[in-house]
Amino acid sequence: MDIDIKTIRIVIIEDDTTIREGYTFLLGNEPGFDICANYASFELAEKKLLSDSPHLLLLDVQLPGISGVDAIPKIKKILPDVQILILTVYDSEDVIFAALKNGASGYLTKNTTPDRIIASIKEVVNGGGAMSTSVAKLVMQSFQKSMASPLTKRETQILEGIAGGKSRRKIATELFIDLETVKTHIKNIYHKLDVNSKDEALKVAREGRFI
Amino acid sequence: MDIDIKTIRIVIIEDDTTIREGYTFLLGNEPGFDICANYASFELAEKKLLSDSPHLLLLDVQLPGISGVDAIPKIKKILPDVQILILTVYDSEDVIFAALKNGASGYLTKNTTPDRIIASIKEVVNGGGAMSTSVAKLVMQSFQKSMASPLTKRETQILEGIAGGKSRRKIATELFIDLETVKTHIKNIYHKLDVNSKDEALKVAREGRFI
DNA sequence: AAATATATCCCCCTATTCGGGGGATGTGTA
DNA sequence: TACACATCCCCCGAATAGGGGGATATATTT
Repeated sequence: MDIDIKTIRIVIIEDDTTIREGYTFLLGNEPGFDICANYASFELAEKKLLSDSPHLLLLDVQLPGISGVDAIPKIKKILPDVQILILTVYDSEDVIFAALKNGASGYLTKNTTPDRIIASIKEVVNGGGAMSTSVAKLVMQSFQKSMASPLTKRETQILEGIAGGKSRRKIATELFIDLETVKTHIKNIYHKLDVNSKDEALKVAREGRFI
Repeated sequence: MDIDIKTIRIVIIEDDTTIREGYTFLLGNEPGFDICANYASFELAEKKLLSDSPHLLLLDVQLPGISGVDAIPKIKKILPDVQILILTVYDSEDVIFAALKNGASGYLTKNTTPDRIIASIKEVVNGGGAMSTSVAKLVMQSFQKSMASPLTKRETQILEGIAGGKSRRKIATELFIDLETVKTHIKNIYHKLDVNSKDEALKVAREGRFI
């Protein structure tokens, strides 16, 4: 469970000077941590990342120029094996999911305690994931769905089939019912959701978390 | 950031007697924690849950009879506001995602330290989420995708549109390109993936994690 | 007992989408 | 100079989507 790298090389990209210096000092004093460099923007870091060759990169989301989220794929291109830990005040669902999709190894909000940050860095370097409790909450909520859906079980089932890009005929086959039955259900779904197309139905259903 | 409930009432459902008693002792000694009861299966707990009225439920996955994952919705029906923290040796992707979908507030693997368990309980009761690092890793991997995709960026973009159930025309409109261009891309995608239908293409692409 | 919700199936119709075939053009990159 | 990529054009037939009108049987609720 302990790190098998002697020293964890860390680069910090954070535009706020106070925070950047704060983290540099804080983490630099941690045994086994080596802050190779810190930068105020991705553009400033870009050419030097390769020679810095960090194991882990602490990245802010709100950066001047290219955003932290958009910087992730560019960083991965330069350093394919670097672990990226997002450390930011932004905890909007979109930003978090975008960061995770782009390949972030962790997402910490800035109310995280120094101890937890240090622990998270070690966890990430050891191949684990790291999330703030607020982020974990959002992620778990994204897995949950429905509640008070106006749709019946069968209707939900069929709408989920549609959401999966399946044709009515395919849905009919998979559910062992007639195509006409599927059509009727879809008509009822459209009426209940007050829409008149596949796309609208999916939009409404997703917003209401029926599916 | 501190709990505003005087005492956290906890129920433990875990079939292994040693582990169950261990947690009961361990958590029972924590100030502010009250272990109302512990049970070896969901069936044994079922009728007593209401009178126990716990704030949080520690749940094992592998239980005799009904599994922990399947028990979640039943528990939520009895106690809609209870927080459920999964504490188990099982860290398979399917089980984890099923638990989260069913409404678990946290998922801890059993190598979690007592300190971390206690911290997680407090976090969950305070409305946060809790995940082991290994679980967080899996969750984040599920957000990431692709690698060595035979598809170009544009082709991937279009295939993702198809995966979203969008029509070719809608994709064309959204990407500000002609319908014919979309058709050409789709033809190229089918050739690259060696398929000849939407469904096959999606199947292959999902298996290869292109999308 | 009557009303309602749910699920199943049937007919009609038109407009759109899908899959496959053939091509062309411009822009980059190797 | 090739080659990959992205864009656009034509042809065709079969399938799908959307909307209209119904019917029937089983539950559940009132």
